[in-house]
Amino acid sequence: MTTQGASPEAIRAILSGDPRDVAPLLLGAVLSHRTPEGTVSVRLSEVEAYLGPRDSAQPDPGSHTFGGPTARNAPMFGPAGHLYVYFTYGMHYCANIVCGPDGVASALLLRAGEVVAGHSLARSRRPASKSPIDLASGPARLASAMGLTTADSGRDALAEPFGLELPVNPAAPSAVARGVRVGVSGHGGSADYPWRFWLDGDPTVSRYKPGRSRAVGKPL
DNA sequence: CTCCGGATCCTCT
DNA sequence: GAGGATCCGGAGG
Repeated sequence: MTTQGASPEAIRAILSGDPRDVAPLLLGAVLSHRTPEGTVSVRLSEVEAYLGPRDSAQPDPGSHTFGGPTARNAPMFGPAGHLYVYFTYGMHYCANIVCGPDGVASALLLRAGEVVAGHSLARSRRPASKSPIDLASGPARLASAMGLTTADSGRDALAEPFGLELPVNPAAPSAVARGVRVGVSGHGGSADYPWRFWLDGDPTVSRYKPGRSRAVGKPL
C-alpha cells in the first residue's frame, strides 16, 4: 500500500534527511519509470546509505563522493529526490536516490525490489532472469529491469517520466534488518558502516555468492 | 546447493 | 593505467 497523493515537495522534504533515517521509510516505496515501451514499477526491499563528504560526523570512505565533486557524482551534490546512476564493472548500471540537504551529497543505493508493474517489459530487459523474484534482486538487476542508465543520472525521480510513492505506513522497526554494506572495498565496507537496510525475510532481497563478502544482519 | 572466474569499460589518478 | 557500491554460467558435491 502506498500513498497516492503525497506531493513531490512533501516527499522531497522527507528525502532531505539523513539517508540512514530515510532508508527505513523508503523500504516498501514504489519507484516507477515510464518509457515508450511501457512502465516498470518496483517496490523497494533493500537500500544502502552513502554519506556525503560534508557529513563530517562520520566521513564515508565507501561513498563515490568521498573524494569530492566530480563530473560523475555531480547529481549527488544536488537536491534530494534526483537520481544518481553510475556504470560499473564494465557492464552494469546502479541507481541511487539522492538524499540530504542540497550540497551534502548523500544518497541511497537502490539494491533490490519487487517488480509490481510492467512485468513483461522488465523480463524482456532481463532475459537471464529465471523467476519474478530475480527480476530486480540486486542493484544492477534493478537498474536493468527499470531501464535506468547513466542517461538518467541527475533526473528528478519525483517527476515524469519517473514517480515515487512512499508507503502509507513505514515498515515497523522489527521488520527492518540492517547490516554491513555489500561490495564496498576498504574500510567503508567494514562493520563501522552498517548502513545496508532491507525488509527482513523479503524474498526479493539480493543474495550473494558464497565465498564473497557476506553481509549478515539482525533485525533492529 | 556451493564455488569459481570471465566479462568489459567508465572514471579518476 | 588500475580497479570497481556486479552478475551470470558452468563445474562439482
